[in-house]
Amino acid sequence: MIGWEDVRAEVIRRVRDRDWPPGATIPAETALAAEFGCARATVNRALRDLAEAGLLERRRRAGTRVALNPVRRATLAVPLTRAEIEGRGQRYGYALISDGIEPPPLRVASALGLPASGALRHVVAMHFADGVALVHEDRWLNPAALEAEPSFERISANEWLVAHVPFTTGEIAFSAAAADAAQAAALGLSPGAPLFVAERTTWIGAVPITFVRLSHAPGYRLCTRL
Amino acid sequence: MIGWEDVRAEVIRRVRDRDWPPGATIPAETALAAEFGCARATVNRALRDLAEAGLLERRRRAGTRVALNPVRRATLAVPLTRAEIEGRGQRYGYALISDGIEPPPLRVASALGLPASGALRHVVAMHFADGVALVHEDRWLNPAALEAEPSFERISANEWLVAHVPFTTGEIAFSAAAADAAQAAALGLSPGAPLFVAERTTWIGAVPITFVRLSHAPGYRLCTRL
DNA sequence: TAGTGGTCTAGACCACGTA
DNA sequence: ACGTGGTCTAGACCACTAA
Repeated sequence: MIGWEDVRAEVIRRVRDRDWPPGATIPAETALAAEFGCARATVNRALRDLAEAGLLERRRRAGTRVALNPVRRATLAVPLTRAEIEGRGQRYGYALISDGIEPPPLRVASALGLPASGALRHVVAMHFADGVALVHEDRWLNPAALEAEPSFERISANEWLVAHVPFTTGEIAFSAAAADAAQAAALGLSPGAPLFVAERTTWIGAVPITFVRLSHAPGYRLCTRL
Repeated sequence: MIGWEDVRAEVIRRVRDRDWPPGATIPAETALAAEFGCARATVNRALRDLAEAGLLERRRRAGTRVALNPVRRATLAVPLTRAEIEGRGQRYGYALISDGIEPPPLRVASALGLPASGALRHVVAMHFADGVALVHEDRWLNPAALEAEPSFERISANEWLVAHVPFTTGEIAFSAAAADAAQAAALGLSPGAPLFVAERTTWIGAVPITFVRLSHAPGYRLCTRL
């Protein structure tokens, strides 16, 4: 029995071995189904998977072509900081630094699509791995979008959110930034140390929930396969 | 006609509105198909998509459950530096800094799974956007795996590779690092400036092809939706 | 307008892992 | 053992778009 993964493997082989060079149009699904002796749906499953991965480009009527510049799509798992640390077999620690209502900076307000005149809950906290400061968290929450007003003394906002607010949409941006004085002190680094920064904006539908900036101490790596 | 995207939207709604709270087992595909009045394959398509996105967890016999900690999977497009710059409407520039055969450092050799005693081609180059230095590229190539010995004077190794070596597997790691003296000079920064670093290892099957370290000047952001 | 991919259907068999 | 998801089939209709 020919499975869709067999078809996918054979297509990958033909692309790798240049039977089908970059830019070339490959046979239609019906032709491949006849050649492989399987149903068209099986071929469709394989080609769709490869198109999602970026190896192929598909358009109705125009057919399927081998991608010219393979903009590979990597699937990136974005875990909870806690799960990430415990997944490495380390002891997770958490400490709240500050928590209060403040008017957000302009860039936070615009990221959330909220007026800068309003007031948001501003939470600053730290995450530790085996007692070592690893992540500095700077979060803004939209109180109007939350059912409750939880304390983040012992539980991180991240964990409360995933347990109480199943979010549906969001954006993440990764960058590098120099540690400011407060971050350097909290992370036990010199000011200016390079931090790996993840900025995440979260909505439920069109309602903005939270904007968080996670600054990771040097040595942090975000890995993925493609 | 009920489509699989309709089913997916409805499942998302039920999870968001807590009709199906986190950890709960949802009805089997056959039950949902009957409820929605569509074929099981249509439900399967929707639930499989949501499982790939991380919202659901599926296991044979055990059924489908709403993920407890939604480790969302973001699809990350990893483009060519050139395509990325030109995609922003900027003028792309490229300059070769050095090119030669050298024994690789231990970490490069181990990343590629090659003996550190061998010699690899070491290429250092810069990428510019509108004349401004944006990316510092430090690349090691396995000459034994390449058909030709191309010049990288005018064409970047990245472009030559995507045109001549359709790769199938790879790994990417993102991190932050301080600019060393050479990088700072090449990028027009002060030593110690925070750089966004992407390290990519590429194989064809089990044959290591290249290891590249792309160091991005401050201001660079890698964005994605989830 | 004709050919391609996108999708749905109704049925079937199987692998898997829980009970 | 048995129920669940994983997959394949053969056929059909439709949406899109290039010729």
